[in-house]
Amino acid sequence: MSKLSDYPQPSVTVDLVIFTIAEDDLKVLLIRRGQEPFKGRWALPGGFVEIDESLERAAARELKEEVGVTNVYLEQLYTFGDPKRDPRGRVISVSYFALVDAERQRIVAASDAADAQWHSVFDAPRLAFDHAKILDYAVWRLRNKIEWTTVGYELLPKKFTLSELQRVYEIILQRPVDKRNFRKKILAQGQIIELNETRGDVAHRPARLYSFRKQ
Amino acid sequence: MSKLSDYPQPSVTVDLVIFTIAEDDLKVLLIRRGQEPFKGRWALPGGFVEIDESLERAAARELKEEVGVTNVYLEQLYTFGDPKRDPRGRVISVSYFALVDAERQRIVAASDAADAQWHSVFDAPRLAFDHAKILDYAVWRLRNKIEWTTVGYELLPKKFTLSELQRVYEIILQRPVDKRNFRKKILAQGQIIELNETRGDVAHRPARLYSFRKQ
DNA sequence: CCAAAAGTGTTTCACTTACACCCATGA
DNA sequence: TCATGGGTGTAAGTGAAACACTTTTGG
Repeated sequence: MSKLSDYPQPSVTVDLVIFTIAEDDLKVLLIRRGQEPFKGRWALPGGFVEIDESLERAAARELKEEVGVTNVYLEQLYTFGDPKRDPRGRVISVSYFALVDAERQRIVAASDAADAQWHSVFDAPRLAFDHAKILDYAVWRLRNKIEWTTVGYELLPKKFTLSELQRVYEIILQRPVDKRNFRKKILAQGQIIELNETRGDVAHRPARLYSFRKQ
Repeated sequence: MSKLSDYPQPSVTVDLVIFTIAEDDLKVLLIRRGQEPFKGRWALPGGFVEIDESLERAAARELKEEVGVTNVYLEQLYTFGDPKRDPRGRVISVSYFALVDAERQRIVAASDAADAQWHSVFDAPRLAFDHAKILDYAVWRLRNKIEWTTVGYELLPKKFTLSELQRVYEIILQRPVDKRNFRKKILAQGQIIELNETRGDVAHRPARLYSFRKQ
């Protein structure tokens, strides 16, 4: 191995797949590109990694800059490095996915420039670069993840009903889920606690609220 | 987004966790570093990504250069990008893991410079950089992987006995595996075919050979 | 008393685990 | 005939899936 500078250095970006649940649908935040290449095309938010920040930190910074939220679920997905993926030159993209809950999502909506918008994941526009591939992969990972872990809670406000949680699963998996089996499975995980509150004033039996047990 | 060159650019390397089974143990290929930093310390093989090659291709090239094998199982693991992980400067490492079967491994042994050696994964020396973390992660992934998929075959020669395959599982998982249940599970996967050959001339009933059904 | 969603148990089926003996061969 | 690893089946237990009715509330 020689000096670092002997080697031509690619640019490194992080690209974010930011998911939320809204309007009974799984949404991803997209940015309309203002310049070439792919001017006018929708793209995943992202940006260059600063020379002195970690990848995770770069992802968190982008999240804050572009969306205005902090402290959300963030996980590295995969690194895409095809030499031709960016026509401007060699750009390696480390992709992350983030889950933004319904509460924080309102902040995002407020900060929405005309060029940033939530789009249905299942009816997304054509994307710039190889971002369609990244999005597909993120959806695949999210689906696996909610089956084996408890990340689903990250998409809901602090207090939620089991029906709301079930709906999140149905939206992500795009298939109906059995109510009784779902409740059994979720409760058996021991990750959520029953609150002494209900979501009241509805024209039917009010639903009990639950909360995620942190850590 | 501005011009690419406006941004200070990190170096990007690929680091390889190359596994094989030998001497009834899971081994990883390590290189003894000839220069600072970490001179004399063992490290994962790796190198810089060329400006016009994909990450996967860079990994395959390293594999060929350092180990002399091609066409082996190769999978991207994770990208490590802590700003301080390399004292020389900002180096982002895209890690891959590779599985080298017993046949090809002999080629490796032949090409072994004094500075490249197979080490037991479970009794590895202190590693340079953050390579211990990378190795741990690779072992974790390999363990998960063999439980859900059929990558185990990648560590064996084309023809193998079920006992040999079982031993691979036991070595990787570091726990005994029930013979009858193992055989049931493997055969049920429908991925291997029974050959009309046995491993003969042993002082006991000869074992039937099997072969992996490609694709 | 009606409409609407909340809440609740049991049976079936598939899959995993535990477990012990006979078989084929070379020496 | 002995030593050695190869090869085989069954029963019990665990977890997933299917499935329908009663409860609570507001209007």
